[in-house]
Amino acid sequence: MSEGTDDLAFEPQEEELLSRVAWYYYHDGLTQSEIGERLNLSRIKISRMLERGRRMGLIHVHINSSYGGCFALEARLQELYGLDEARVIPAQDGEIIIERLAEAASQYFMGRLQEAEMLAVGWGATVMGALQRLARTLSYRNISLVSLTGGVSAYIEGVASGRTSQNVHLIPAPLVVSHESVADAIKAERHVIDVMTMAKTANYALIGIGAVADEATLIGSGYATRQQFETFRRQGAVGDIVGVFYDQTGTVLDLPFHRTLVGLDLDSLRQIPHVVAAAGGAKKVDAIRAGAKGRHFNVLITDEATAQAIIEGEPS
Amino acid sequence: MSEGTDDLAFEPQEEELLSRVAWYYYHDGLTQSEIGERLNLSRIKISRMLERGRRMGLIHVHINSSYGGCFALEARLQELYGLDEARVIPAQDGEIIIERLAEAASQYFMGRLQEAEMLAVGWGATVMGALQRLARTLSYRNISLVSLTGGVSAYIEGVASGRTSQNVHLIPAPLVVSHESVADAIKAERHVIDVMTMAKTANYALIGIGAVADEATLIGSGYATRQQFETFRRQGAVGDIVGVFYDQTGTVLDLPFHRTLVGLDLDSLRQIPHVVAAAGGAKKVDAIRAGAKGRHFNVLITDEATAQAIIEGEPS
DNA sequence: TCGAATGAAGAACATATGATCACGAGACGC
DNA sequence: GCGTCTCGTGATCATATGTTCTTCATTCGA
Repeated sequence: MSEGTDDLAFEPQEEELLSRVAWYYYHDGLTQSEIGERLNLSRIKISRMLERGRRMGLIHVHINSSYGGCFALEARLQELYGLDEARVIPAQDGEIIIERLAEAASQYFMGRLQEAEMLAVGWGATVMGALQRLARTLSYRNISLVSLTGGVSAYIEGVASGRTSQNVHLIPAPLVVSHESVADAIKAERHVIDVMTMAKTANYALIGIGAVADEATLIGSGYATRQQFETFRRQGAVGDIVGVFYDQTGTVLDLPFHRTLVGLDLDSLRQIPHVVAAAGGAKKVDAIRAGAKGRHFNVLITDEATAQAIIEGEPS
Repeated sequence: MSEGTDDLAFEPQEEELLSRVAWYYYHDGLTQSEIGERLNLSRIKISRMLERGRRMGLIHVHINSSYGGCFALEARLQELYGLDEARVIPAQDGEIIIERLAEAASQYFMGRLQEAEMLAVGWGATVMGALQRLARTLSYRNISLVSLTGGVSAYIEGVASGRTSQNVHLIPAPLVVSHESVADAIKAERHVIDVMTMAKTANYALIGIGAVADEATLIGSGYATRQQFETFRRQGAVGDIVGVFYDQTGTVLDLPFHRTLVGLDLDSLRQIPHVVAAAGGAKKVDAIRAGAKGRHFNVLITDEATAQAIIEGEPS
């Protein structure tokens, strides 16, 4: 699915040319052939440059509406769970929901993040996708990234694509360790404390929501086992946020697993003024609903079908 | 030229549909026909909706680059005049520069303005064009507009297109009055003071730059006469910002005309943290250069040819 | 030094898109 | 009631765009 990230960035020279082409094309309404003539390049080349520009995020189409598209659902979600904001993107049957959510999330942040702000991020495919799309914006606006949990490798994908490297702060620890005592020791480390403190001061956080399902990223990346998940499920877990599991009402469970996590807990997370959750898919409906009930986030980005399902399951 | 602003806004219902279509088209990469099938609309209709969406600014293509396109020129301008930022958009011979500058300016602000901020604006075609394009962004982000000068009608065009009306504060006075004493009296009025105070507290200002040429908006709209301009020119005026004329070095001239203006003076303007000037065209080269020298603004948005000319005239 | 592999570039084609035209429905004045 | 006018709609066609295939050059390894 992921068509690879290709080259990470352009030569500044290429970027200049590309900007110019994009400007001619999108703002001046010249055709690709006209641009080609003007710049002495073949039409084909222009076409390819534009495609590249779009894929790399240099050219970005913004839909300038307060909502992604589904007004009624958004209003309902906000009302039900006291969210500051909800974004519901139009349905698209059987499609790559993650990519679309990532797009929506990146769009959300493009409109909010300001110069030199700090963005705390969790992990998960959606979050990483959003970060990739945001890469240029982040570097131009001088945004610092900080991870909410340990587990460096889980973040690499989202972080690598920019030359933002100077401003990325990852908690230098695994996401889960073998024993509570180890977690405690790590959390007492100076470098770890520093980053976690930084994360707590962020103005925005972007998180995913995990379902308690076998396809969960947590299992896929080896941080947890199916057996553990089975246990969690028996104890009432319906979802997790940054590795912390909660039940149907959004109440955090008391699991030994949690004590072996390195990362912010949900109470600390809630201190961040704007916690944006991006998640969707049939499997995650319960997890999202419960997370919303528990007020673990205040902005939700999801898709039409999921929003519908969340709301429908409500009267229970 | 101005193809009319058509309807000002959509029905919320139409907007929802349009957002959806735009999302399918631009983010999901469906073809217009596919969208048509899915929504039971003719392909043609989708095509027209998209066009409408683009024209109305619901769909906006953002070129996500720190510069509009001409890196070298931007760097040079910044360096020469100590600007915080310069944006130079690619040349386009003999074209509607104003529209393009307006586009660039709106893009600039879309990336900066944040929720509930206040934007102070001057007048001029470029500024009004930018405001029109920004209309939706302004209303969604709850941006307040405040005028930097009197002359209500000059602002209407830029302000009318949004339903932002609740947040627009215009100085309730003419731009120029017949006599200094009248200006003083007006400037002592409570309502006028209120708005001007508001303007001074804005974080961003968007201004145009006027040339001392017969086509100037000031003359066109009857606020000044050719004779006056001739006089100004003789006294060394090369340009004006919000009606205040300055000479080649950017020093404000001591003209009786200034004392009949109702609006902020350039020293007050300079107190605004981010003063963005958008202007271009052969006639305005000297005016822009001098304005930059006088540090009357700290962000400049112009076009390639003008930037070139500004820089070339420099060694003098 | 040769050959294979990779990537850029263009040609030809298929498809998507937007422009123009023609039609029909309602609005309005007569 | 009738003509006329405007607006929205769909049909047709020219054009713009993207895709696929082929060619060519360049790089890397043997």
